[in-house]
Amino acid sequence: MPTADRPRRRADAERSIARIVTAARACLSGDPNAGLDDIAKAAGVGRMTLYGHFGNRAALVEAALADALRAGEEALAAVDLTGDARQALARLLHSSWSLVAESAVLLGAAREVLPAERILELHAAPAQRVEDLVRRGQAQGVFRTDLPMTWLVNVVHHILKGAAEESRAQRLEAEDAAGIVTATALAVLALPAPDPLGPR
Amino acid sequence: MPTADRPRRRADAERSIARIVTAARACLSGDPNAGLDDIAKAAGVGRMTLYGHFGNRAALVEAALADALRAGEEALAAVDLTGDARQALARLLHSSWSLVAESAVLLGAAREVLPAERILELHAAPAQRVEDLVRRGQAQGVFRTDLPMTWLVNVVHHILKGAAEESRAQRLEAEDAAGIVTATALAVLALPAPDPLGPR
DNA sequence: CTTAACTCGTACTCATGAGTACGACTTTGC
DNA sequence: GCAAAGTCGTACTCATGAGTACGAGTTAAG
Repeated sequence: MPTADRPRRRADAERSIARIVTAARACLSGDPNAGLDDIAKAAGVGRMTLYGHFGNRAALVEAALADALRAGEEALAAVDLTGDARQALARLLHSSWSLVAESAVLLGAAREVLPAERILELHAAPAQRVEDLVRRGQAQGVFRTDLPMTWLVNVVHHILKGAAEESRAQRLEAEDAAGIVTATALAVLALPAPDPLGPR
Repeated sequence: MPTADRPRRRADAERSIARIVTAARACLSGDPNAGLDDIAKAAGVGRMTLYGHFGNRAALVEAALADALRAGEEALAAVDLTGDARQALARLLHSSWSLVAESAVLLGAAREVLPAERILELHAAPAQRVEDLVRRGQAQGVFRTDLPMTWLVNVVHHILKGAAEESRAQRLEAEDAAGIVTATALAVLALPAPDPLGPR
């Protein structure tokens, strides 16, 4: 599973594959229904070359998603997640929100073509990182514990996705987005006010 | 714009239209790509009847969305939005979250077929209601004012959509959802802690 | 330099879903 | 009860996008 032990690939093939995957990420992040045709064109490669490497749409979409997630992992790994969990989360969001946002549409494309469990698998690593962070925040007493962990992790993702949509619709300035997303996510994770409406 | 002054419609036509719109809402809420064929079948009506009333896919999708929003308006109108804005929001979400959640997929279908502004128009009434509520909460000093109003309103919508997705993926029990959604939305709108990390 | 790997155009097949044409049958409204 | 309005099946056309077949030309690797 680490790297290739395949029957060997020539250098130009490797190059083509890289260009195709990159193009696929770009195209599918703009339109989840982009055709293989468009992707090949964007990659500057013949349609047949594409089929030579991927065989069908699902395989290509999976490769594109995997690539996006690999990039995500890289970004995550570069962030300092130690110290105060709130500050760590802020750093994490600032450095990765745009990537997640851009990939949201691609993810949508993947959902139509890949089994749900496969997508879960691919997300496992980054999701784990976020979960660990949330758990640390809870242990530090700065994140809430009254909602399910799964929700806590995923709602952050949904907020990012939402921000991406707002940004695409011009209802959010790209510059402001990172700050707003961070503020929102922190608000969700923060300890709830002891009793928001006074004792009942 | 109120009701019909049209060349007159027969009772059975009215009935057909109602069945079609209902079926369209149901089908498109399950699969945004549902075919007109499926919808006609679900409505228990011939495909030609459907075309007789709608002409094209876009018209039908628009009618379905409009119907869903009409239902939403009804639900909203039935909720008491006076008093403490937080409690009012809680009431609002409890009574309408499932409707919004179910319609999220339908909304997605509409986005592919209708101009963005048309969708905005259709949403105007319910969106205004929510905005008014948020504004009232701000005036009462219980909702934050440091983020753009548009975001505040829309992020609630995104949270509902996210919850719907989680629920569909079996990661959220349907019974728990209302409470979780409410808690999350309130957390987003609440006044942020004076300075979450102590004075800088 | 030679061969296996790779590229890629052209020209298909195939399935799907939108929308149209036509015409016979049925229901409603007055 | 009769004309207009509505229903609806069958049989199209048309566009699109996935995937296949074939074969000639190009390039990297030993």
